[in-house]
Amino acid sequence: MKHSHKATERLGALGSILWPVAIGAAARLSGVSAKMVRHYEALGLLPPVARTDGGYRQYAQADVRTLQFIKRARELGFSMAEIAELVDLWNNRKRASASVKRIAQRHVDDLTQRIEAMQAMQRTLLVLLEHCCGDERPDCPILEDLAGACCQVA
Amino acid sequence: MKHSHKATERLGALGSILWPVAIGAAARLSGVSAKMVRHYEALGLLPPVARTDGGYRQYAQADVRTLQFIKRARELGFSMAEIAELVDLWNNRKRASASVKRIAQRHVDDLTQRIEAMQAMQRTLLVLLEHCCGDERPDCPILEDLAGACCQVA
DNA sequence: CTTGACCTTCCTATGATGGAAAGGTTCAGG
DNA sequence: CCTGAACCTTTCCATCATAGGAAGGTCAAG
Repeated sequence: MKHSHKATERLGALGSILWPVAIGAAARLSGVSAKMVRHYEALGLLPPVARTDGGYRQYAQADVRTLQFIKRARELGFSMAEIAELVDLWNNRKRASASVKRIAQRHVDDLTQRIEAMQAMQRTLLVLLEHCCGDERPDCPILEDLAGACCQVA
Repeated sequence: MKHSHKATERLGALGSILWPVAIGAAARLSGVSAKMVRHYEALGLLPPVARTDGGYRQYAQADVRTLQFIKRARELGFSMAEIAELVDLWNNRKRASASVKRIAQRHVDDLTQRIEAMQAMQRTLLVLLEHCCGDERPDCPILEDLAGACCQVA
């Protein structure tokens, strides 16, 4: 029954935990690796946390919530720079939701561009795949396209 | 009229050029930066080219064609590792087109996965954007989502 | 006090690309 | 033949988010 709190960690319910916790527990609770927790701190995304006499980092509940925030933002594809802005806005009660919306809109536009670029690649590749019989003969329209889509010179 | 050959470089017609050429010309002819030409050589994608007494690289027409091949493959999103395989197959007359097709199919599958992941992010973000009024008030469903999609504890 | 789990910092790598520094080569014009 | 500009060489560093390892220190249960 020892370590029973570890069993309930990660359940999303941050109650019934002895705060503060060390980096490993904070990592488990947030779903972020300990490695990245330190990295986020170095980036200034997370305020420098308290330390024990031995130098161990000590995370309070608010820190773990910030980590969860960062994790969710990463899952939505925001860059670290964007997340830094979002965390600042999140911590700023005087924020304008327009600021948040602008960041999100920029990110969506970025995603749109990247998706379109990849879809263009995919369309081309699918056409080439259709025309490649894929047997043991060497002739291959895929290689022919790569070797010079336009003007095959000598 | 000097350097008149430079004017016709990049026209795709590789005739009427004095071979071999230096790395700058090879770069212009292939659309690959000189930087990356050296990098591709270091990766073994390009066979080590001839050198002048002074150490300058000398590119033959076939080398430039390989560079164009690599460039086109990059435009279609293939990784350097995949391109290495493709170049090998291209240079191998005993290849089976099935090998080429397999690589291309794997790449398409990879693209599909990545596109779907990005579209999932986009769908979520678009819903959040819809619900954010984007004015000067601080309340923002985007931040609320990031702060804990499921169970907002205390 | 020992042991094992945990933590610390620092260094390295990924993949494709760009940038800069410090120095050597080539070649056309004088 | 010499000079200067354009070009080339290698080497190191940076990007972005993430992961791995090494060497060593700390914590807590037994």
